[in-house]
Amino acid sequence: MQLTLSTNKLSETTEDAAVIEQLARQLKVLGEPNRLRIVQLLREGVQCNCELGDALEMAPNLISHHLRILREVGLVEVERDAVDARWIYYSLNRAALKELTALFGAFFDPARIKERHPSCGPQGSVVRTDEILVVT
Amino acid sequence: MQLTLSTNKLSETTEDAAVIEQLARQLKVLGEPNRLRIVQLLREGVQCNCELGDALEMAPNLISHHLRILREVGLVEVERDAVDARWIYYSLNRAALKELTALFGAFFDPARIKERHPSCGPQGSVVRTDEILVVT
DNA sequence: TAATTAGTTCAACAATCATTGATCTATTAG
DNA sequence: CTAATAGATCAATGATTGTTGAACTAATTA
Repeated sequence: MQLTLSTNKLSETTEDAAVIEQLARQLKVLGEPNRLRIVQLLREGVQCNCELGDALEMAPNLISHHLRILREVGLVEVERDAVDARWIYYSLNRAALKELTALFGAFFDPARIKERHPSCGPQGSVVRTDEILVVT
Repeated sequence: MQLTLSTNKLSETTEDAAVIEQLARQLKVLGEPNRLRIVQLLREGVQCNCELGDALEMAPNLISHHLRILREVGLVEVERDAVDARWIYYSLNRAALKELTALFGAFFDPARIKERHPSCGPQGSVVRTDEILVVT
C-alpha cells in the first residue's frame, strides 16, 4: 500500500481513510510498553526470543506473542539460523519503519496544523481557558 | 518531562524506561481509529464537539470521551468561546506534537538500527527465510 | 531412538476499554 | 423563571487483549 496523505480534498474520504486505519493499526501495536521495549532491544541488535525474554524478564511464549503481533503489522521480520535451525532471529523491518516515520512525521507535523475556521458557534472571540474542565 | 533518548549506556535502564512508557501511552491513545480521525479533523481546523460528531457520525458523549483521553496525554487543548461559553473548542497541542514527532522519528529511525550481535545461538551464518512461520 | 533445546500454539482468565443510553451541569435565549 | 443548547459525566455492557500455564513442533544431540 502506498502510504501518503492526500493534499487535495478529492480522495480524502476514501484513500486517507485506509491510510489512517493502517496507521492506527501500527500505532496500536506500538502503543504497548512491552512491545515498545522489544522494539528498543531490536534497535540495539538483540534478536532471539531468549535474549528478549532475559532482558525483559518475560516468558518465551509472551515474547513470542508480542513478536507475532509486531510481525502482523509488518514492523518485524524473521530469520532462521542456517547452522542450527532451532534458533530464530527477529529484526526490525527497515522499509516499514522508513514508511511509518515518514507518514507519522507528516501526519503530526505541527507546521501543517491549520487555523480554526469554525462552521458552528457564535464565531466570537476566543479566550484561552485551559484546565477549566476538570480531569481526574 | 524532557523527552530525549539517551545515547550512553548509563541511564538506559532508568531514564529511557520513563521515556518509553510515556511514548507508549501517547501511541496507545493515537492507536485508536476514531481518535486518529479526530486528530485529522483537528489538523484541518475543525474544533467543536458537534462538528467532530457530525463529521465522524459519532455521539457527542463519545466524542467527549475520546477528546478527554487525547487531553490526558497532552495532545489536545481546550478553549471556551468568549461570547457564548457553551461552545468549547478543541485544538492540537503544537508543542506536544513537536516533541512527539521528534521522539518518534528518533526512536524508529531505520538508520539507527544496529547490526545483529547475538549473545546466544551457534553464531552461524544466517539465511533469510521469511514467512517460515505460519501467521493466520 | 530418547532426551534437550528453542520456540510456538492453545485455552483460560483478568483487565482494559470503546460504545451506548441516561442523567447531569452550565450557559444562553425567550 | 422556563426552555433550549452544548457538552460532560455516570453506569452498564460487550469486545478486545495482555498474561499465564500447559501442551505441542521442530531441530539437534547423546
